[in-house]
Order: sequence, then C-alpha cells, then structure tokens
Amino acid sequence: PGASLPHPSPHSSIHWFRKGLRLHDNPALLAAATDCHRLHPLFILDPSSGRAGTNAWRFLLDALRDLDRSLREMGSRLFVVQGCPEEVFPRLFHAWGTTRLTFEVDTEPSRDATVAELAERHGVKVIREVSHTLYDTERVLALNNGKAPLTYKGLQSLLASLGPPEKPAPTLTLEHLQGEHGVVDWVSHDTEYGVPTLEELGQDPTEVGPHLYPGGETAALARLNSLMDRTAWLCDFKKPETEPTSLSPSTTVLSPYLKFGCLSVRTFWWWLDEVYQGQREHSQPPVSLHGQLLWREFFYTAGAGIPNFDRMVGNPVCLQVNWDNNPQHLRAWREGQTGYPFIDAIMTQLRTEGWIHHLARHAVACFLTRGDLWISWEEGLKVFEELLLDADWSLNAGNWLWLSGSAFFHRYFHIYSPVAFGKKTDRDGAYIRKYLPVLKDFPAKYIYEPWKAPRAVQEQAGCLVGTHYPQPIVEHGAASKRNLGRMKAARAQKGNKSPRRRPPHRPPLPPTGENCLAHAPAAFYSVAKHRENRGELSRKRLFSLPRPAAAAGGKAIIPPSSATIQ
DNA sequence: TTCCTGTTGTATAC
DNA sequence: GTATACAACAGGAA
Repeated sequence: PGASLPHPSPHSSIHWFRKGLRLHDNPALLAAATDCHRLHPLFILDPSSGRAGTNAWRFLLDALRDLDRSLREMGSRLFVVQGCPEEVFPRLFHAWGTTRLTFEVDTEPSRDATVAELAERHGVKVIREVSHTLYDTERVLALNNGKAPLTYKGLQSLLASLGPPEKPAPTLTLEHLQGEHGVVDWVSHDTEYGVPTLEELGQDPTEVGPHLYPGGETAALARLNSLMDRTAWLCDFKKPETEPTSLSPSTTVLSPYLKFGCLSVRTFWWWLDEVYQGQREHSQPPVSLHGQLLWREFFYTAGAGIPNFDRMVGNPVCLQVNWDNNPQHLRAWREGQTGYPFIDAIMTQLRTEGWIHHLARHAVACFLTRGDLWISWEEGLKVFEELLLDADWSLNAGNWLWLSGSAFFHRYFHIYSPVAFGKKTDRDGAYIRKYLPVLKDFPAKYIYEPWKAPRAVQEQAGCLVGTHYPQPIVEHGAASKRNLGRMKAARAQKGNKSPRRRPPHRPPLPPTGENCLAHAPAAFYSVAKHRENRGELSRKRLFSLPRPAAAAGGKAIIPPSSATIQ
C-alpha cells in the first residue's frame, strides 16, 4: 500500500460503476486511481433501462448510498448522473477534462462497445477489467471454439485447463487516491450528483416490503462475515438438500449482493477455499457452495455465447413451443391467486421480500410453464426480473430455459407437484401459514389443498374457498398430464428437423419448430438448515471492509493485459 | 450401438 | 428413511 508515484499523476479518470458496486476486488477502479490526479467515481442511472420493481430499486439505492459513504471516508464522492450513457459521457468528458475511462467487463448485451468508441473519439483511454465473473468469459468461449459449453461437466473441464480463478485485487484505500479525488464542489454535490430517492425515480415508496436484505458492500461483507462462523454448515452444504419452506432463508442469500457486485465472487470463492482448506472434508461441485458459483459461471458463459439467450425465437438451444396466451392465468400466478397455497405463498414471498429459495423458484416456474399453466417462460422471466432482488440477466434466462424444459434439462416428465413438493419438508404448512394468513387456521390435512376441506372445516378455519381464497385455477393432475403430452410433441418436432438423428417413428407433425440443440442448469444461491457448528472455533473476522488477507499475494494493481482496449 | 449420468419428481411399498 | 416403478430424454463415453 501507499506506493508513492514516481512521477506526477497525469490522468483525469472516470470509473464507471454499473455492477461491481464495491471497493474490494475492483481492478477497474484501481486502474482508474493509478497515476491519476482527479478521479470521478460515476454511476449513471438510466431510467429507460430494465424492469426493476420497487424492492430492487431500493436495493440499488442502498448500494449507491453505501458506496458514496465509503468514498466520502476517503475524501471522495460518488457522482450519480441520470441519463443514457451515450449522452452523459460526452458532456462529462468535456466538463471534467477526462483522459481515462475504466469499467468492469459486462458479459450481457450492452452498450459497452458504443461507449468505448465514443470515448476513443474524445481521446479518452478505455480500460476494462474482468471482475464480475470468476473467469474471463471471452477466454472460456474462445477455448471452446467460440461456443458455450452446454453441460456443467463441459464447463468444468474447460475451467480445469485454465486453473483456479484469479485472487481478488486489493481493496481501494486512501493510499490509492492521489490529488483531488474529483470532488469539485462539496456544497453542490448532493443536489447535482447525489443519490436520488425512490420518489425521485418515480417509484412508490409505500410499495416496498420489509427491509430484510439491505443493499450495499457493507451489508454484503457483514452477511459474509456472519457465515464465517458456520464452518460445518459451509462444508456440509449441498444445495438440493436445502429447504425451500424454511421460514428463514436456508441458503446464503448472497445472490443479490453478487448480482450487483456488492460482493466479489472471487472474494467469496477464495474465502470459501480457506474454510475448506482447514477441514478434513467438504461437499463438492455441483452441489457445494463452490459448485453454486460454478453454476453462475455456467450461465454467464451460456448467456454470452448463445444468441437470443433470453428469448425462444432465434435461440438455437431453446425448444420451440406453442405456449398458451392466457393473461388471466398469468396474472393469477403473479399475484399469488392460483388456488394452490404452496404456489401462492411462494409468489407472495417473492412480491413482498424479493427473494425466494431456489427450489421454490423451481416449483413456481414449473407450474407456470410445462407443469400446469403452459405459459411461456419468457413471461415468467419478466416477472422475476421485476420482483427478484437478484434477477441477473444470464442466470434468470438460463434458469427459465432449464425449468421450462426448453434447454439444458431433458427429463421433462419430472414435474413438481404444487401439493406434494412443499409437503416433503413442511408437513404442517408453516410456510403457507406465514405468507397466506388467510389460510393459517386450516388443519394440516387440508393446508395444501384447502378446496378439499369439508364446508364445516372451512367455516371453522374462517376461510371459505371460492370466497376468501380462490378455487384452484387448473386441476394439476389433468393439466400436467396434458402438458407432458405437449412437451413430447414439441420434442418430436425438433427431432424431425435434426440432421443428426434419424426421424423418430412417430406420426409426422406439421413443421413449425426450429431445430434445437440441448443443454444444462443454473443456480441461485441458497440454503440448508441451520446446523450447529460442531465446535470449530470461529475464525478471525477478515471482512471488516477491506479484506487484505485474501488480496492477491502481489500488489500488482492490474495486469495491463488484454483488459485494456482502445 | 449400448451404457451411464444428469445438482434438486412422485407415488407406493417396505 | 430407502427402494422401486413410473415412462423415458439428451449428451457423451465406450
């Protein structure tokens, strides 16, 4: 730290925050601060982008305020500007005398190339760094002839040839900041560049739910810290065994922090690695926590390598299906009014709290698409994008492809029952009672199927099905059976058009679908029941804010490698 | 061609 | 709690 520069700092830098809302492991931010006499940390709020709901906006504003607070402690500030990047940058380049623009690589379809060109035209040097993913997605794709691996194993073997992920970069500290830090006018900063409120963004602040998961790097590292004491839990973690019906999250709920980059995936990876090192044995990918981070990598790679990844049409890996158009059923699903308490409870938790367990996502996604309602996964994707705090373009689309049986997942005859699935881990329906208080007095025998309760029982529970709570909008047995047949038909069509297979001996169907390949799943991080720590002593708390221990052994700020474009 | 595997199904039997 | 049928797919290895 504190490497004093041998020559005057020539640069005026803008670091453009998009994701990566943190000071730890942020190589592009370090690059901005290097040889720099004036640094402007910038966030551009683009009101025209995205479908985020109120809870997600709150999370983002939390994160921005936290970032500003941390920068302020070092005498700097965050500059928040509203507009679209193409319009904002030329103005700022001119006003701030910018010579260098740095930002984190984004694997999603974005306007990065346009901005980079624009910067170049203004004589501004552009530096991009990989830090949102464990590996450089472009490199992984190149290693596989430009194609995304379509199985988890496939990705694993590619990554094996690349070796372990890079270590996190050092946290930005006061020592990295030279010169003026970019603050021109402390008096007018808040009015000109302050973090706006929900109201100022046109969001209704009365719509937010309980503030269970405050946004920001500080909250992210605190959450990580509190997991540190649970060595046995971390080492035993097996995702499929965690419970979707747990009343408090049975997984980590680090996903919103990873999505916005309040937590660095590399910091998490190497911290887990340290925990694993100290133990005799630990779970392994794909079910372990390391495995969850590799699923994340899997879908980022798929999202970057597969065209039209978030759509059915034009997506070469996606099964082409004639989904129904049924706005009433879609609305019932979204609002938690399907008449299936398990489904409705999950959707209620989603709308109010912004986070649901991974397997709960499976249950409602299957219900919406191939299981019961036969509605396009693209509709579900949009709802999740609005309501989930951790909705991430690649992971969201990838998981919807998976659950709808459109790609990656092929055993489409495995269908989640909206009645039986929740019962496995919650016989008495405590989860339903929590999120659907209208049903809270039903006996356990009927809590998953209240329409089956005799009239007297419904009266006793103070809830008449059809009056206070809806009748089921579909009959699961019949609907799932019919849909299974429709899945089979869609696949048969695909088979007919595939050049690599003999035509299946089935009656030919009218050709409508496009040829599809096939492929594998994704992960939202979660859970496992709180198990006791078997007496391992708690480790020292490494994450107050800076995290020196895991920082790359070397101090090299950023390798001036291919990350630099211009 | 055959065989095995795939993070996370359900219902029934013991 | 574990085993099995259910009805059966895609991809990759052998």
